[in-house]
Amino acid sequence: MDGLEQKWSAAWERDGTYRFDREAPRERVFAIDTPPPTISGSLHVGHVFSFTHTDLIARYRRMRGIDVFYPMGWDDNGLPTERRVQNHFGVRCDPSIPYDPDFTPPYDPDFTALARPSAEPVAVSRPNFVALCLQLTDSDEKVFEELWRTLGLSVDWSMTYTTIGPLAQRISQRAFLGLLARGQAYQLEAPTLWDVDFQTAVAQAELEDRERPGAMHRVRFAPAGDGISRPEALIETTRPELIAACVALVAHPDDERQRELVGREVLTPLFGTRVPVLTHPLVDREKGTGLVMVCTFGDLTDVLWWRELGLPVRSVLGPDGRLVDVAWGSPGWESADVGRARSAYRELRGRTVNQARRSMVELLQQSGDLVGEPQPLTHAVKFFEKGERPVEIVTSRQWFIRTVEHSGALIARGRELNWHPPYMRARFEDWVNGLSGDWCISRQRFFGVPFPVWYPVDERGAIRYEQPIIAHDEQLPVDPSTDVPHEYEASQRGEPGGFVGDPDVMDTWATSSLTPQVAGQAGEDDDLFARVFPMDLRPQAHDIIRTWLFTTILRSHIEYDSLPWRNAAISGWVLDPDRKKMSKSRGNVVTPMHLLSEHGADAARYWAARGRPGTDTAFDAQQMKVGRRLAVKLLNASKFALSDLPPQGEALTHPLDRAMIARLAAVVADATHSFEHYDYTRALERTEEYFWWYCDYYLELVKGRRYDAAPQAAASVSRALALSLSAFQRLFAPFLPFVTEEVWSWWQEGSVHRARWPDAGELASHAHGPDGDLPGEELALAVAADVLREVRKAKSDARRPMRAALARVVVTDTAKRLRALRLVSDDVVRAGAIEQLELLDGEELSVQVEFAEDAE
RNA sequence: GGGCGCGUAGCUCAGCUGGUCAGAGCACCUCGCUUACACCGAGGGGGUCGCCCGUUCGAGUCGGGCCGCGCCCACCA
Repeated sequence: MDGLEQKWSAAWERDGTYRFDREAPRERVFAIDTPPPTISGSLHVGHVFSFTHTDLIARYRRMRGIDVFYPMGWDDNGLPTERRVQNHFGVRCDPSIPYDPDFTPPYDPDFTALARPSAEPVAVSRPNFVALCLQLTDSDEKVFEELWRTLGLSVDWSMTYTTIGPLAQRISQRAFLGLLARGQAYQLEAPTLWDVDFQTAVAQAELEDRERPGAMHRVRFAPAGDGISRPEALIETTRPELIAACVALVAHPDDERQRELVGREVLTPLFGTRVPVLTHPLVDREKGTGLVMVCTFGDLTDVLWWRELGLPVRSVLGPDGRLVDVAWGSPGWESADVGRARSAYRELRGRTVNQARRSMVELLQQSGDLVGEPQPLTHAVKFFEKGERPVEIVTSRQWFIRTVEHSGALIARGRELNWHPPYMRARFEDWVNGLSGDWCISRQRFFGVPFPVWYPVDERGAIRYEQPIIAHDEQLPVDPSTDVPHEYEASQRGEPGGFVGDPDVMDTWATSSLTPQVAGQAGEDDDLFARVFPMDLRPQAHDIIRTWLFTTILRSHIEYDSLPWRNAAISGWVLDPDRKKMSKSRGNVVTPMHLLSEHGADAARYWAARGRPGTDTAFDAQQMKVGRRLAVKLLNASKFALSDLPPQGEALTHPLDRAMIARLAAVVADATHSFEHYDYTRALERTEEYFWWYCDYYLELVKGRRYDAAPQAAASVSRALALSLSAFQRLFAPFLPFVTEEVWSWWQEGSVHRARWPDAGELASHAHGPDGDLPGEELALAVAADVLREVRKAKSDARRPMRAALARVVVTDTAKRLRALRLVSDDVVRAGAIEQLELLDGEELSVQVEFAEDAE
């Protein structure tokens, strides 16, 4: 077993075994939209798991005579790479710094961060930073490729793409410009989800909830004006630091308790800002006091109320997550007591959200506006999935792709798609139904695909965002921070009457949503694209249905009015043996290379293949040992069957051989049907189950005949062994590509992975000999196996070796089963070392044995 | 709060349209170095199929209701 990975992966590369035929017509192509792994993430045993699943399907289709389009992509774009580069090289990007062609990073890459762990990061220009990103991703990609080759993925390595490469950038930018021309992309100054540490906009799809401790504060709002008798308003909030940003209070329209307040105005505590009390049906009467403070902006509901109730913006939070300076008394910041507002706000200004919250609680306690003590609670807070602090909502200019208006159509697309397993569609529909806004695709980051636009700078130096200067197609890909639009000179950058480049880059999903176009080279090689698109299969894990799967469908729907692929095969996750999700922070990650070298690629693939589509699977080294045993068994069984083979006959003359082949035909039919429905696990189970049975019973039953019997009977065994071995080797080929290729090479021409998938009908025709009585013969095989088992049991009970000879064996069974047994009794006698076999009519099977009094 | 999935031997799981379905592998125990295989082979013990109703001649298998676990989503003030 050892060394097969190196031997055969080199051979496959040399022979182009998995090369895609670019001349293949569309109907003979099976195109796979491979997930480009995030190569800055750590290699994970989950990669082995899900990529094996895809490879199983690819190998099956290829053996069905289909040309499989199976490229590999690397997702090197985006924040994970930036973060890794920062840590790895000890740098941070500062776009205001000019490019330094002689720059060398403070850390020697070969020594990683260990060289100077505590050093301050060095600021570098954007081009230098991007160069470091490219340097690092290049080495990361080599590590991944090495793993994939060792694992035996049957990808065509001549078609590799990256999500940051020129091809992806060109396609991504061209697609963006297409959306812009059709009004499907737009920019807007609007409240945006914002990560204060990365200082970038993030998308709804990149959010996750985390449970965090907090506190509920009951706060009094005084009535505005002089009406002493008017009621005061009580609200409850977890975010008192945003009271300065309060623009309204809202109650449910039917809430009797608030009836007196609604329509009046109240004053914010400390700041004395007049805010109206309004109604909105979304308010939950049961929650808190039934009265909610609306701030610009505390959460997404605030945004909704702000929009629907036509409220003003009063923003206190800066992009760095600190409270900005506010000119109390100026328009929009009117106060009943400007001096008091100023002195209160002085305690908050420049503070982080958490600091400001603590200060605010003290201030409210001093002023008496806090009712009772803050009540500690644990609540879910939204985080950017890669972030450290809760997301905030700040107003900024961002690019969006229209999403919400396509919701209905996207649901319909989801129903058009074949989901494997089918219930995964529910997650997609949940997500589409829950969309709360269009997709924000701009990020205030550096390592990504830039927006291919510039903006004119008018004579007064103002940037005219509403009149973007569009890059010409032949310029793509462009980097507007260094490239110059056609109508301008480089010297005009940033000058009045000149231009500026759009400073942002696209969300990584804005490019990843185009993987079918990138892999198929849309707009670059239209002949290729027409042969592969729409693709056949999108394999991916269930956690990125809302991102990758959703956005890919959206882009394809808008651009081509079609699905990007016909099938989506959803993999589960790998859990650790305690059923916890594996993660670096838990320290429960198993590194895949170690796994492959310890157990072998076939064994690891076996374990992966036992994970059904969509099902989370616990990591289980024991299963890999089982897989290795299966591989070894196939090796040994093949060795037995193929060594010193008597001459093959043309036909299967022996009933036992025919029956075995008939069963095999049924297994082939089952495995084929399962694979057609993406149920590779079932295909493996059925094949494996029958293969062990075949080794334990059939091979034992025919062993004697193969060595000793008359030429014609032996010729039938030879023929049966050749047929069955060939079929087993091909059935196992998708799962155990290395060992099957090895055993195939012993006696066949070419690669097993280019061999034709076994045909159930053809096998069955071998089983129907001229005088074949199929039902009777299949029963014969079953009864023979039963008798053999009973004989073994008797020997085991008597603590005798299996080779111990039996002087006399009496088999009692029904007449029908005995009739069947007679057809094959010669093999049973040899396999059991039986000297005299007697058959006795009875009700059910029972076997009596007498041991021969031999030399023992 | 809504949705989805899962609860079958100590462990990991098969059981497709209801009637040899009570199974497999691992683990455990016993035996056996038999000319494919000791990286092995043969045999064995072990479960009221989460709980309660119902449909049916008959239910792990269908319907309803609970309980537990996991995941996804949510307008979490």
